Amino acid sequence: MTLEERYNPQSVELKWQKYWAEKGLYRTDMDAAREKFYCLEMFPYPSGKIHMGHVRNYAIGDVIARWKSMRGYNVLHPMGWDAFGLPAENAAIKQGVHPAQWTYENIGYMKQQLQRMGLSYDWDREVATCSPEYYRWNQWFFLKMLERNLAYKRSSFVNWCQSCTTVLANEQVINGKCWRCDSEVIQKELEQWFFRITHYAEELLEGCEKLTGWPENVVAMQKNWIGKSEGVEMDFSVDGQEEKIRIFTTRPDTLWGATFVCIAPGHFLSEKLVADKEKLNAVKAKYGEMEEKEGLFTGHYAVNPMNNEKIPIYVANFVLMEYGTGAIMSVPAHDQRDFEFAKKYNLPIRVVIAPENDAGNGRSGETVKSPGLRVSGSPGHSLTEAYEGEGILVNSGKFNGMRSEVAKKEIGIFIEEKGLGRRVINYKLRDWGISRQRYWGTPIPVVYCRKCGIVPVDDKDLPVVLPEDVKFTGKGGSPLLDSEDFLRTGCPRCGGEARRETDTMDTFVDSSWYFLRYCSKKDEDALDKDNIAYWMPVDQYIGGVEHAVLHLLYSRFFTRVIRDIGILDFDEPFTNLLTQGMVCMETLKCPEHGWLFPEEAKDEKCVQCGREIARGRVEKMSKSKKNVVDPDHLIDRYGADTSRLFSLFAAPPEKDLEWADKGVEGAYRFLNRMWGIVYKNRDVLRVMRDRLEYTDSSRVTDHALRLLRKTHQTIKRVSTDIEREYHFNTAIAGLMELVNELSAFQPQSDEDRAVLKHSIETALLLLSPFSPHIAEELWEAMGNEPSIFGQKWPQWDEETAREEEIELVIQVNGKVRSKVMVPHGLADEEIKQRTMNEPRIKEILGDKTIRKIFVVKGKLVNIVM
RNA sequence: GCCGGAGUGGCGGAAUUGGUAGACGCAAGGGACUUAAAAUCCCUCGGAACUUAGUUCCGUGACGGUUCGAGUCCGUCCUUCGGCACCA
Repeated sequence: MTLEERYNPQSVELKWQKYWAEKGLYRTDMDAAREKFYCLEMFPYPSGKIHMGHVRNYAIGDVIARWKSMRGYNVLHPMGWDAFGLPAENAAIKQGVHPAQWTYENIGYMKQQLQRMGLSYDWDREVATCSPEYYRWNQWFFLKMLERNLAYKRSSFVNWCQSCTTVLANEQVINGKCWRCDSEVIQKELEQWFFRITHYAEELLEGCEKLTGWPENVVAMQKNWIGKSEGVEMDFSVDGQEEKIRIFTTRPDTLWGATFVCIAPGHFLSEKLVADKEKLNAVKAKYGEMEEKEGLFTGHYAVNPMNNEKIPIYVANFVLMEYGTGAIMSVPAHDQRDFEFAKKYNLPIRVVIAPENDAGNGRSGETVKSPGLRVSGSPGHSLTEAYEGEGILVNSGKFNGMRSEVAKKEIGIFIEEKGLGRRVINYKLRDWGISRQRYWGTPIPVVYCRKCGIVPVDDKDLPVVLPEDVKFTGKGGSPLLDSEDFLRTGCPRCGGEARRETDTMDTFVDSSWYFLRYCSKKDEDALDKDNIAYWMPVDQYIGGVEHAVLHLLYSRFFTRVIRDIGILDFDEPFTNLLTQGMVCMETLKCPEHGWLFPEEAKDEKCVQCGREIARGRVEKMSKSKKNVVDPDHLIDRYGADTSRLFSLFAAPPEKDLEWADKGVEGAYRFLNRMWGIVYKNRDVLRVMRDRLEYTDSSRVTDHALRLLRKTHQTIKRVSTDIEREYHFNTAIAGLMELVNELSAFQPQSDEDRAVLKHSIETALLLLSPFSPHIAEELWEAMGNEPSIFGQKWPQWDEETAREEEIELVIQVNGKVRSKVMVPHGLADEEIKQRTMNEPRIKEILGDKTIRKIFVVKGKLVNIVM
């Protein structure tokens, strides 16, 4: 074939995309003889177009997949669509398009965009979670979980987004706002379906220890979210009544400092103990508000079982009903919240923990009545805040003098022995509310029968398919409520009339197991055990850190549920996780027109009004701030290879990437140089038949030997940089160095030409995972059979890669004073000798005494005077 | 407040276990080619000083410490970005 003089990314890329598709190069099959590698990128929501975050995410994944494949692994690299969700339904309301049509059109466009990027996906395994073939398995899992009591329905206060008119899970509320539309979330009481994720709380927490291939911050966030705490539960009886208040505390060591008890407004006793319902309702109304602590004295007293002291009972807005027992003992001296409350309501504050260095200074910790907070024994010393640290117990009966860490355990044991309470473990993690009052999701497969109550749909009747003939009015309430055909059904148990559940599932259910679906092809059994056993777990998962809790926690939960159902036999779905940084860009603002797209600014001026623009902070690319680059434009202009290369070169994958148009030009220049080298040498290269035998290097010039050495050094560098933490940016920098040497190289002999050919071919192999099309094109242009991806990853030879001489750095008292070239493997004595013979060093040393000489082999000498 | 990152030239970023700070790229400046421009190629490029072929000093957020030697380890602090936040 003939090679064009000029690099034309468009024609090259389309040519090879077609070739790869026709040959089915990325189709994968199970092969027990080969070691597998499952490389997965988080699948996208089909919003319409891909953005630069996707480009980066998929470029990273593609390099890993192609690289592992060239290293001999049987690589699974699938892609699909997280296709259920609100935007489709909102589009239906606004534009009158059916969500299915809207979604599938978006998928069509985005798929073409991904193909244009030259990604090595096995499209035979593509999934769209909105297809009944997919979501029937959501329903199947639901039924299995119902059987195992892992799915249940209950009434509860839920997070309700008024704009999306649906419920949100705790994980989906961000600073009191909806994670999707950012509008205020209110509390509403509703009947909801839940998944009992708390059943696995301990296991999910313990499993964190096994996540050694995950970023530490993500593991920390998971642990934090599960939020385990150990403490005791014990009953405080209500004075003069039968009732008891069960409290939970992690600080049993402060029990003697409890000066009042608080119960949540929703606590069952609050109604019983408070006579004035109006006042109670006022506190209830303030529940969950963080600005100010509000309380109401019930008029009743509780008895502290440790010292039989009577302490007042309050209803307090800051006490959570959902955590612990909904009631607490308050120790204002040692808990900041209780302290603030005590201050406001003039309650006593009693010190029972003395900071260790203060212990024994006579502070008795006696009760102080006034809110002036004077602690007796230290005149003028008044508490301004609670002391929450560790210390020595005071004023705590027989536990006085004990260290608080010890006392926590001892008092816990004491309480159990006396039958006053028990040691318990609490988690912040709540059950996962999955009901959504929207149309575009998986129907929950149960029916309501007048006789039988809630009845699950039979397995054989799955999937429960979404009806198509529904109206999207946007008036709130699920559109499913209007579909008579859908609603009316028979009871699977008694055959009588029944009504279908109209709630659909949270879309996070869909993404909690999609990685298992990919293990089998479209026409195969969705949960084929052999396929799953072969491919799972995912060896490398790549996605944004925004899913650090939500999706990743749900997936870990689902994996355990499916394990317990008996379909798989491992615990963790993702062995290694890479959370890529955000793609950021500078924001531009016009004083008149507000945020500007990059193309709306020319020469620091707004193209509309000519006013001077302000350059703002570098922020995550977002449509609202208009600091975006359209991947379509980018690929039209530079091609996929350049776009991929730059997004990998500009920063290591886990760090944020600052987009710079000029940087893209640099990547483009580099590929042009590569092209130019092959073009310049095209005739020579095609003639050369085979590679040089390195054993006979006598006729190779020094110049060529250096190139050969550099080539092997580069193989080593690129390989180890990819291997070690996927540092593609330094790998590419290494490749650039090699290409710089290649452009300068002038072959003098046939042997030189053989070296050149070997070196160029190596460069192309090393480049191929990053910029696959150009590598493929130039590989072919050199007279090789396609595809380059059928080739093995090159191996370096240590001997060839080694420098003949090393540059020895000579330091005097730790400062670099000279450098000399020395051969390899000199003995320390010899090195010292040569160092001393350096004129420059002689000059510096003069006749001063040398105290010591440090030699770092192959690198450096430090003379200490 | 708690937990976790990060701070290195004009900029993005290198520096594998404590051993030459600034690889590679961008921008900038100078030169070659060209009628000219673009493209391409070559050179310079942390700061300061001096007796300027070179040499010395300073320099990795700040201040201390350990060490023959610290961007890297330890301590204290500052700034900044994420996450969690009345979870008892």
